[in-house]
Amino acid sequence: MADCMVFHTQIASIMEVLANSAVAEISKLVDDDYAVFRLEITQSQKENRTLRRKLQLLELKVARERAERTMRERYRGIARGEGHLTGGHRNVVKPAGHNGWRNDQPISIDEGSGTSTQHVIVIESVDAEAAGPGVKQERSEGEDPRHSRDIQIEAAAGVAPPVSTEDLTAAPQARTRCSIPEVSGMLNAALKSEKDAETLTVTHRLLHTGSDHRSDPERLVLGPLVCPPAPGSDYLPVFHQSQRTVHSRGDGDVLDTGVDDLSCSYDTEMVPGNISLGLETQTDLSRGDWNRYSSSIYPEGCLDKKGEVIVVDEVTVKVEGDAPPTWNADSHLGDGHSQGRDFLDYRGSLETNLNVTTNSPLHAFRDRNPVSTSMGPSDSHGRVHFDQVLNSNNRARAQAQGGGVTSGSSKEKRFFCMFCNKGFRCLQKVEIHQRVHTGENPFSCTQCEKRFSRQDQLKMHLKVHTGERPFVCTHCGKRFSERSYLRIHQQKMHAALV
DNA sequence: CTGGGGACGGGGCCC
DNA sequence: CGGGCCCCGTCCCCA
Repeated sequence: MADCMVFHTQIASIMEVLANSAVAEISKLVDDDYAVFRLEITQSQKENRTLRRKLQLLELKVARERAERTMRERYRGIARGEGHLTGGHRNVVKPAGHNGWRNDQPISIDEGSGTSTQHVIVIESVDAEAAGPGVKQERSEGEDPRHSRDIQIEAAAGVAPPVSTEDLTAAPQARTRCSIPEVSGMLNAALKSEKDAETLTVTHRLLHTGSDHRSDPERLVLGPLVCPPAPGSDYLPVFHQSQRTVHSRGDGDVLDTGVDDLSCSYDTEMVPGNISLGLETQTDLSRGDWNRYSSSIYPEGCLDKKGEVIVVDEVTVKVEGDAPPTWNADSHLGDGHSQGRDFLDYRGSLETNLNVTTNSPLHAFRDRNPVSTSMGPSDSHGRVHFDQVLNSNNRARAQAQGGGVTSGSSKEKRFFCMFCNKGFRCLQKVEIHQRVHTGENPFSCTQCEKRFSRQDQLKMHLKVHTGERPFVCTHCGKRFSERSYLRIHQQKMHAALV
């Protein structure tokens, strides 16, 4: 019996040893395989990045060539005094002499091909003195910590205009300055940093206008320009984006910064009677656009900003100005009619408010987990939603400032669009609303290339593809995809019967 | 000119 | 309070 027990004990110990060894072996195999897979994944990611960079470089080259060509053509046109109309704009007519923009000539780049472009257009702001009393040169003296980043805008009131240095095409007009971004260099820098420390330096170029933007018509009278605009002269608000560092994601994949894919076309064609600012912010996330003129909400009283840096490619232009980069409540956009049918309207509004200065909303960002659902924002490549970041930051900031955002009743509109000052009760609402201004359309249709700023809009749009028409007219049997269509239809039928 | 359809923005409700 | 969803109104395009 004792022998039997000993035998069993020995068997058990042997089994245990065998089991342990098996586990160890399996673990080793798993570890080895994991290491191999990890290596392969890493290599694949590196290859992807390399290819992406090459693609971006190519796109940048194309964009730059196009920009140069466009600018040359434009200047030719201007030299000939040709008007250049880029399609009608329905809501703004700007008197010929009322030029609030600096008369630098913008660069118009066709984004139709979807190639990445970087447009850096520096528009010199009107001299304060020349602007006359109608132009209010405001500037907050206190530095808003929100804008203490390396973003500085300046309305050049008597200050040397922002110098967009490199690749400056000689402009035929005095005080006309155009800058085609030296994208390649910037990209290289970015790539280098990316390689070095998995960090990507991104230069955002969102050109901001440089001065006051009141809609007051008096403000539009900015005094004589040094160079009167030709009929086809172009004026452009100088947006800018700031340089920022993007850290790689934890999975080893670097954020697709789209550093070269700033498909922002700041095409401004300002023609008296037919104004199209052409400020296209194509936030094609799928192409890695970083030029999203992202916005931020702000609690009241946080509009001031001082000293921004206009980043012109690798050239950071720091200008000192007096105009506050603020969207004022009484601006054109703030009249509660920011219906903003599309961004063109916004452009028009910008043009109406010739002295527009915007807050640079690109303050910070965070990485964000990709959303892979078709209904989700199409930032499935790790793009960044600046607006959300900004809003988050602003909210935190506001709270830190004494609960400005959080105070008040729930019915109170405590979140304000930084573009039009429109108030919203909910943070998300203002985030969505600001897409009206930013042009951000994070929701893309999987059936077509259409993009939408809101998920429900995409959902509604999908009915076009699915043919879903759940709303049926009880009288004629007609089917409609939306209830409002049915209602309108029934109203008309009722009116016809009556 | 009219109606249908699509797009889009705001507001409200519900969870 | 935020997110999702829905409704509504409006504008625009097109047949």
